[in-house]
Amino acid sequence: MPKTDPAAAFLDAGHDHNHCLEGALDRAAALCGERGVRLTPLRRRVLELVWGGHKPLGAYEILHILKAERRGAAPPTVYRALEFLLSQGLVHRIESLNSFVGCPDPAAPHGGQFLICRSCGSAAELNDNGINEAIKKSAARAGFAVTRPMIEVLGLCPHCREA
Amino acid sequence: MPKTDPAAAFLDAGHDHNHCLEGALDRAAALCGERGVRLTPLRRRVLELVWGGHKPLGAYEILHILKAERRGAAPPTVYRALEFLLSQGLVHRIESLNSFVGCPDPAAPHGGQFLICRSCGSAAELNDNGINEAIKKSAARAGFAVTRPMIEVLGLCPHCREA
DNA sequence: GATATAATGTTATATTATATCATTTATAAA
DNA sequence: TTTATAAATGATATAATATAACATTATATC
Repeated sequence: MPKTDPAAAFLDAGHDHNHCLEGALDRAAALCGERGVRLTPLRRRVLELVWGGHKPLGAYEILHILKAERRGAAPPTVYRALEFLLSQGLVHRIESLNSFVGCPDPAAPHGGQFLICRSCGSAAELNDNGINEAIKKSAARAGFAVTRPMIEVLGLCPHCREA
Repeated sequence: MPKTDPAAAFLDAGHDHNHCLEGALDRAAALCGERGVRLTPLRRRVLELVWGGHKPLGAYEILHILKAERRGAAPPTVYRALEFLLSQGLVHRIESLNSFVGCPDPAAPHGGQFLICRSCGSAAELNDNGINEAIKKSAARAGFAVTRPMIEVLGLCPHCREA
């Protein structure tokens, strides 16, 4: 029985990604509806591409795909769509990779916590309150008021450890 | 009595930065000596510039300064020096800012933990074991083997909170 | 339908980073 | 103390990532 829960850390290679993707797109549409913002076809398409896998995608990788399907796609085409998706919490930016990945839980705003596999490049989002608490505590000790914590952990995912 | 300990989180505006800087340079020289690697004048100068403040510096900011003092300084001049300094743990790269900051504790290899002030731009390095443990624990639960954890926390430093 | 606003198209350029090959400087061997 | 070797730097070009600015088109509101 394959895992299909997008919140699970690292998914089986054979997980039902179509389900995963459709779920993400449906949630995005619903959320944008509630919020009165427009998930236009372009934005939806970029979101779809970012959700194409669980591997973060660079802006120019997205652009390369878009160019094949839209006449005159250019960097701003992609960056503007990404800006919207980021502002709605639908995607996260992975700073250490200059790339973007879909957020499995866009309804609740949160800083990113990622486990990034240095072998296969896949990234899994965590939402571990223990980490957030440890950070807040340490920051408070320094008199620092946290706005947005960012955690990007490089390592080996379960699949690549075995291999 | 101003703080002069470079390991302290956010230093007083009036802390003795010359002392701070000289300490860092001395430690760097000693460490490179022990390790049999060469802290050349160029590398030392770049380290000095990065330690010029507690505010992360971009590669092209460094280059701008170098150009005024070395004929023909170019991007590789800076990036190669930074690469060396990074490899020796003498500086860290702040991914979310594309910039570089001196490491107060270069002897012990460690991933970076930074508190970054969104008002004044200063960055303070932490080395909080609680955070590392929380990350390792959460990663282990996902079957993920940590290579290098990276934490960059955006917020307000004590001085900017007051103001 | 007219108007205002938001989104996208288009072109240009800024910013960050690396590749490549030539030259110089430092280390080590003879 | 040359000579060979390796390491570091100089120099030029270009790749990769990101934004600015203005024109046009689509959508929402009146």
